[in-house]
Amino acid sequence: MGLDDRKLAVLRAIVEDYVATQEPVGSRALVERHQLGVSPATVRNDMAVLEEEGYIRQPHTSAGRVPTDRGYRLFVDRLSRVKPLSPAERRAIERFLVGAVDLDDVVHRTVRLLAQLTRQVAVVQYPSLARSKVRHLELVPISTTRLMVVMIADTGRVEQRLVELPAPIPADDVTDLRRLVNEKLVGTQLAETPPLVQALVEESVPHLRPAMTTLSTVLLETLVERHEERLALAGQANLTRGGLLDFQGSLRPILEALEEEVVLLKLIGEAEPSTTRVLIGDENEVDNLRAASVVSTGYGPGSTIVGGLGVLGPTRMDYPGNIATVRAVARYVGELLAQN
Amino acid sequence: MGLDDRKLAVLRAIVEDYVATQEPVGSRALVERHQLGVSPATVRNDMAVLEEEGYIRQPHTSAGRVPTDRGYRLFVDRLSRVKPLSPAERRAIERFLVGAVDLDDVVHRTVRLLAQLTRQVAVVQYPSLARSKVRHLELVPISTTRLMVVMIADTGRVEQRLVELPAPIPADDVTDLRRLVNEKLVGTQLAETPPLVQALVEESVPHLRPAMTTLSTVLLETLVERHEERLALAGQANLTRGGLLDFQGSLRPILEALEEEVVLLKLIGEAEPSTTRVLIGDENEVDNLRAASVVSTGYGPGSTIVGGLGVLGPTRMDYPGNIATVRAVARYVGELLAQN
DNA sequence: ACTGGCACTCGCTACAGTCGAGTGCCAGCC
DNA sequence: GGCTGGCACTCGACTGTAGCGAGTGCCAGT
Repeated sequence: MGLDDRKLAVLRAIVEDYVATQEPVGSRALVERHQLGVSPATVRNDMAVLEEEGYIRQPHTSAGRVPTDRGYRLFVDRLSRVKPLSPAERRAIERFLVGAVDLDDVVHRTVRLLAQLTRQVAVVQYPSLARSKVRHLELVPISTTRLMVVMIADTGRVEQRLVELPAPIPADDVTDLRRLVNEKLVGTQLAETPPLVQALVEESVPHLRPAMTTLSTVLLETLVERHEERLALAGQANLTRGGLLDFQGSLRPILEALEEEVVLLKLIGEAEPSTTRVLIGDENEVDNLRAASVVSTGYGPGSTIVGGLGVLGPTRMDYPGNIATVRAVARYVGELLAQN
Repeated sequence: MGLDDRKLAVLRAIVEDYVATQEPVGSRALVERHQLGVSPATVRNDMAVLEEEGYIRQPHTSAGRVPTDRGYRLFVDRLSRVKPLSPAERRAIERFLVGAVDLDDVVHRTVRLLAQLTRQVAVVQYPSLARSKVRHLELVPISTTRLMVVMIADTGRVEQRLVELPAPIPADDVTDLRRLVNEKLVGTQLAETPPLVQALVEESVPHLRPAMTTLSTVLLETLVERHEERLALAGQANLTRGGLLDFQGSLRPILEALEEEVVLLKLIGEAEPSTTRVLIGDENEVDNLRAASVVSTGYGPGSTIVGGLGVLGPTRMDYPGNIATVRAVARYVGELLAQN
């Protein structure tokens, strides 16, 4: 177990070199490129220990060493400092995000930006409805039996849904309905809406009852239960860098996983406040992503978290750099949202 | 130039076998698997002619023949009949699309369905705003200086955008604005809105003028000019079938092209009424897609076209099958929209 | 106009041999 | 005890050669 400082330095050097060159790294190359102050033979002994402990492995005899998932984990936890962003990167972030007119716009720009800066696949979750408050509910009559419900959340998110009413409804009643739902629901957290919606039905005057019932069903269905969470994706072409050496030769499982919104949400959605989460290879619960790593964090105005964002790439990725970028982007997005 | 019936039959056989097996097809295999009624030697002579004319080629001297883009073109134009869908497929389509509650829902289900049936990458364009009419414009006051503009199109599409007003505006004025824009714009084709919006500003009473000006800018910007067109994508994992033999070994360019919305819109958006368009390899103007084929068509309620949909895959694809599927799906979606 | 036969091409596979990067181990040194 | 230089060993990558077989092009014959 005893990993002295030099062994750790060796591991760090291996990870850095391997990430940079994509090739197994040998003892000679190591001492040449890093100031370890010892000979290759010594490094070999250290490597033997590191291998025994499961931090590195040899793809085959007579090859250099490659970090294992466990090795990356140790590297991330104890051996790397978050790389400060270059001024160029900071500028890129600002330039990219300034001028966004819309939540949609913000999300799209963000995901593209992340993909571009990290050269990985980027994922951005829209502000979670569950964590949003209702700012306004608008009912727009489309015909006498059809209503468009538009919900505007305080995060800027807008959801709409068509409602088919059981019977024609006069304009005045629509006004009443609008007033009622707004009185009750504006300002409430969406996660706690269900009982309130229920109450709305029960308290409503008889002639509004049928319409309100339908309306409440739709509200519950669409806004709370169903495709509640959305996300944006970019940079899938980045998966092909590294010439199929990453991902053990097949992009298939990765691409499949990326099409499953549920999977992605799990990956980046479970953000604890102000932590950056790093999932390395096997730590990932999704089988298809066993060859991939994910760096994610939460974002939101101020210190609250309304959604997650992150990047996905090969386990052989630049963790310090990506962590820094993900954090920085999340912070900027948060500021942007706060201005609203 | 003279391609007699048998030569055409040989070409058809080559295309069919190659699509099925993914391997260059030789003269012996051909006569064994098809009732051509002649010997391999004769087929060879025919092949020589077909090669000279540029319909097939040999990957290398002692290999079988493979269709060229030109060969596929001839096959699609003259040698194949559209395959009728199997009852199972029809049922799949119906089952998949029934129960869609929303335009978003319809589009998402459609794109997944297409990807699943054809086992290719599927693209569905949202009903084009340019081809939609305004059904309703809603202005929702968010604060005294902020307005949410919601536009509902007759195709079911809903777009919204936040407007920052130059000065606070009283609730009554919002009502006036709402009335004005609706009076002028409801029922008009979006493509022809700009002059009308212009007129709105000029005709409006002085105290509404500033607000109306800002509003009109946003209307023009967002609803007409900018990200006007949206689309949905699915089935990218299907690109990895055929083990990298298709696409000459690199998915890179394809994935890149798929991230460019503009490119995709060009591909599937330029739909002429009721035609199914097939673009084969080189015919494609996008360099990145020189190794791919696209089958696309327009869809819409009744005989009008409001958007395009299609699939993208290797030139070596099942054209008759995919054409049939794309058409069928487009027809079903059209019917679905017509019910609105 | 079609066919059978035949020589030829050339990619694929297997096999052997060489090279070299990299290791593990050991004896010696500080 | 920890570090080092030296050395034998392993094994993948690469090269060259040879045999095979699928497939072709051509030609003479029907």
